Amino acid sequence: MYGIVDCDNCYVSCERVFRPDLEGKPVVVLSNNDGCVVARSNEAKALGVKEGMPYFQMEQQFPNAKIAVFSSNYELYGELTSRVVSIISKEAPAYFRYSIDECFVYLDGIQHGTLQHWGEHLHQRIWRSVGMPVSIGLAPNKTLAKIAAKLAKKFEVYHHCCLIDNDANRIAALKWLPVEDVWGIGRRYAAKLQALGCRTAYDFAIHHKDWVRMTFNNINILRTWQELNGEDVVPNEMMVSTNHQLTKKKSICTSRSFNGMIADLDALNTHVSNYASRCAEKLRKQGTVASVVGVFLSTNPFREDLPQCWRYEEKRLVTPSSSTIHIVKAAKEVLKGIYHQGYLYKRAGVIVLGITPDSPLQQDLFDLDAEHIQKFRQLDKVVDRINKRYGTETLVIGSQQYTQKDGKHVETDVFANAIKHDHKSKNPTTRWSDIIKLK
DNA sequence: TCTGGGGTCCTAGGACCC
DNA sequence: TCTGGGGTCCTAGGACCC
Repeated sequence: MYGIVDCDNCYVSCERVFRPDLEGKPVVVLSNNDGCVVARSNEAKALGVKEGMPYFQMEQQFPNAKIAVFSSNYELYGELTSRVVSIISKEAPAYFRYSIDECFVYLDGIQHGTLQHWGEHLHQRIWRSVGMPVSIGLAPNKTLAKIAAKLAKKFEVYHHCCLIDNDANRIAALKWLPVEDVWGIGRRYAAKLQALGCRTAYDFAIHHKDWVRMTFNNINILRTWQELNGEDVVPNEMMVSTNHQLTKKKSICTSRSFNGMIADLDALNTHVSNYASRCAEKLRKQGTVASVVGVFLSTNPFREDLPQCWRYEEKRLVTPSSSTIHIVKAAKEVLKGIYHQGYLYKRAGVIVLGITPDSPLQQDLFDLDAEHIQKFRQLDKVVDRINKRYGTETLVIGSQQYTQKDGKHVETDVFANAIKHDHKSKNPTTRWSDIIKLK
């Protein structure tokens, strides 16, 4: 049996941990730049606030509703959800952290008859010690477990934990679930299935296997179909008792929308330098180097009155690297190539690819920079230590600094300076954990 | 005025190898 | 008239997830 533990309205619940007065009231959390609604309390959902709705539209549409609004505070959400995972790790034989707010568990070794009790107990323990409400789904495979969790979230009779362990309740669940809500069926497949007459998960599940093969010619949706019918075939991640931090990323992207629009190459350079620097940090943090640095640049697609463009190019590094100086230099070169005057840009990003472990580093015979590699590694090590000790962006390279027209430097808090976060909550846990780390 | 930011995997087709 | 039979690797595009 598998389980999925899913935090209810995760970001909203995190904010409520420190604002218990908001219990029972409509609350939303916004994306970066206070752009879109990314999390809603049940009360906000009941009011009709839609997922992904732009914040300004929400204000227009609900001028009189008293909705509590928070800018996103990812340090806080990371800290609280890690505490949830830490409890799960003590209660489950094995687990896999699937996303910031979801964790799969393996229930080998837990008596079948006690599964419901196990789930309800876990919910209680997480609620009491972290203050995070979770919903738990238990089933013979991960697809059905996800469905069970939806039921647990929706109907109070389950006491936050729903168990699908026989054909009767499996079929009842499938008949209840719209096909577009099945894990693994996205917008495209849902549209196709609906056009073919499948309204619920059940309508899809009762088709013949060969029909699924012929219609989609895709292994993933076939596996989804098999799991709806009770098989356990979706591959498991390295689920042992390990944290997903240990599985290294194969691509890393840092991108932001700007607060306003940018025409000028110098200003774009500063932003791209910061994203590149962040990518290099992420590479070092997981002990890897990258061999390709990509940059993309785009205008604001919502401004149909303005000329539009979307550009992406990448550059291969002669020697794979995680050095801030190397990655930033490469990113700036790519940017220079894709930048065209005459557009108002809204968003940029840096992607690093071709990621490999940093230990047996392949050096190129003709790379003139090769001799600097050891020096740069030492430098990055020191910079990382200082930034960890005194806060991110304590030490940055010159091109990361935002400058004013007269050439004077402005604040070095580069990300905060560039992004609108008008409703950000204080960060009680981060300070506290910093103190612990320093000790 | 204002519209997020990350990731993964699969498939088809082309280049190239013997 | 008729033109083999395997492979691998890379890339672009499309699908999905949170």
